[in-house]
Amino acid sequence: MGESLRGLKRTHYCGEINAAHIGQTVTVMGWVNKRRDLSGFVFIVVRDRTGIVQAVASESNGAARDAEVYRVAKAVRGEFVVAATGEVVARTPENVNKNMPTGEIEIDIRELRVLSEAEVPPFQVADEGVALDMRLKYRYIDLRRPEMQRVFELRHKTAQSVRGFLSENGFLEIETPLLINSSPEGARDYLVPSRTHPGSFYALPQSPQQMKQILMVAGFDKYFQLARCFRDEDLRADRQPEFTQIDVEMSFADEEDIMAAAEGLMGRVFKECMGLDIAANFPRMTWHEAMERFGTDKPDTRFGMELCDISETVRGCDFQVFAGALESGGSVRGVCAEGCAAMPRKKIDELVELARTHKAKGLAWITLPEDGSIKSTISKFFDDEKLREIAAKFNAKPGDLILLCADENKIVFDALGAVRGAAAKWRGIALDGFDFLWVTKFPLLEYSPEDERFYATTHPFTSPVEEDLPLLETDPGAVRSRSYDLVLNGYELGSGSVRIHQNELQNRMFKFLGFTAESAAENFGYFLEALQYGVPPHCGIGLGLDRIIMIMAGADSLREVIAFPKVKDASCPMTHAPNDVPAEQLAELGIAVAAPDNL
RNA sequence: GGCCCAGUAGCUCAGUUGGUUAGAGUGCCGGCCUGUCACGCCGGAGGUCGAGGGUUCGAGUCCCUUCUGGGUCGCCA
Repeated sequence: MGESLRGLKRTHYCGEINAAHIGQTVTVMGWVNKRRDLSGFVFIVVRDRTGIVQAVASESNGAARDAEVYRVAKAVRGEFVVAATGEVVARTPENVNKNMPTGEIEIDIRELRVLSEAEVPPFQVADEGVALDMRLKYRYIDLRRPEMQRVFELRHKTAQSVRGFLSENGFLEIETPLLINSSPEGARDYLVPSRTHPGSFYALPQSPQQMKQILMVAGFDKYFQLARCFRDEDLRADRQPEFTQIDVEMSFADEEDIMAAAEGLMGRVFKECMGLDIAANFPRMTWHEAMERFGTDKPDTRFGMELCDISETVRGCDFQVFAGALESGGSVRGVCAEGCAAMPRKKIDELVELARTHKAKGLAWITLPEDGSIKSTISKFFDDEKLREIAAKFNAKPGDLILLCADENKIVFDALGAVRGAAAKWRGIALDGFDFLWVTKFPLLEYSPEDERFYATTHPFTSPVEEDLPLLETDPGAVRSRSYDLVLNGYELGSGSVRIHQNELQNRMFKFLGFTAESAAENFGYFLEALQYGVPPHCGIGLGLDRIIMIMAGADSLREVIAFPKVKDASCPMTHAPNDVPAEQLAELGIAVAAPDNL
């Protein structure tokens, strides 16, 4: 059993004690990182969030006090919580530990108090490579690891920078409710049953979209919030069901203003949290250009290997796969995997398999070995001269590998975008630095073949590009929106748009999307009503805080930067949420749960 | 929901074509050690080889089913 503090005060954090404290009596409190028991000496390494410091208990001078300290020191075990009071003493030169920031000194313990004993932990705090489910089940131990402590310091600093920058630039931090209405489009909502309205449900916000727009109607002019958002969809390494968004909206402003604000914000964050100066203005490209050049709307622009359209070069060929794709309105494109001519067949097969997961039927390829020859899987249909003509389109050099895909454009883009990334990874291209990019003017509408109708690509309040408006009736898929995504190193950091602030246009959009006056009112009634009382032109953006921190921290999963994340099936390994609730609780809510077999 | 990968000691892993009593490192427990710092040395405990079924004289190893975790496609306004 542990003892109480009984008035004992911590004087210093472990990591901050150094040679300047020699001669002072200090009290540190923390966890036993390591105990090394030698005959006559016990070394105890104490850890707190700032670092570690060595404390020593010796049997040497035989005083009663020392004997007690020695006895306690021998009894402590890993992860016990202790308070150690003692004099900071210099280590002799041969005993200095250069690998330890506090290695010049140690604490000569006068009093050692066990504040809490601990079971043997399931894994060691110092262990590396512990399996993820183990780490998450005992997250409180995992989070004791210095790397994790640094991540959450970084997270805190980032939040502080965001608040600092936006506050200084006139944005007000305003909280919006978590219990809101369910909305019909977009991701699945998490629902919360209402006790006072049995059979009715709140939804947790996927983002505070409508609330923040109403704040603009309310005249707050510039708003921000570090907003928790919820989406009941399947997880990915970079997707959690519950995440935090830097949510921003501003009035009397357009794309240029919000993009400048986001650039300034990221500049401040990277300066303050990473010590890095990033470019004041980020490159921009349209969605169309991003797809044509990289096959994705969130390209990693830290390397080239851009896509190339060779449809015209191969038009009229005998190769049925190419000819067929072109006849049905698709294209033949490829990516030049620089320096990948020596890629083993097995690895190429993996790329083909990758393309297949993106619905491509396969990949053709052309290799240009270092000896200057040219080989291809499609040499039956194309002579060397033609193959070299194709290679020339890619500016391919000896040592390169060209991967070709023919299909409808969407499939070609998806497949080659994925292949481009995988090839770069195989090649071991050093992906250093931080490449920000704006991708603008996404298609306003997306056609759903199943439902045989168009849906809003983002949400139905996004402004169309004015000059594209006449296309709404003739070619809806070609209408572009006044939208912008911020992309960093191939990750979508966030997206935003200029909103519709005119009622007539909003009604026209709703009508096009198949909302009747009644159904629009039912779903967005309060919002549409608000839009009738004087709406400033406004625009905004939501930036994924977790993703920003993940990239800054060099982590490959959001789980590394969220304290208590969910796993693949959206459950929490530590708390076991979600769980069953007592029948009475359900009854009170008027909810009957079907047996799992009947679901 | 589909596909791919993994599951062996508390933890991280090895385990050959199916063949004796399933190993290593680390952690844990005990002993020794007066300057360790990945302390060292000696000893010890610790296993439903994820679960179930099958093939076989014999299964950690092969087959089927299933569970768990990871990745990914669908999905993610």
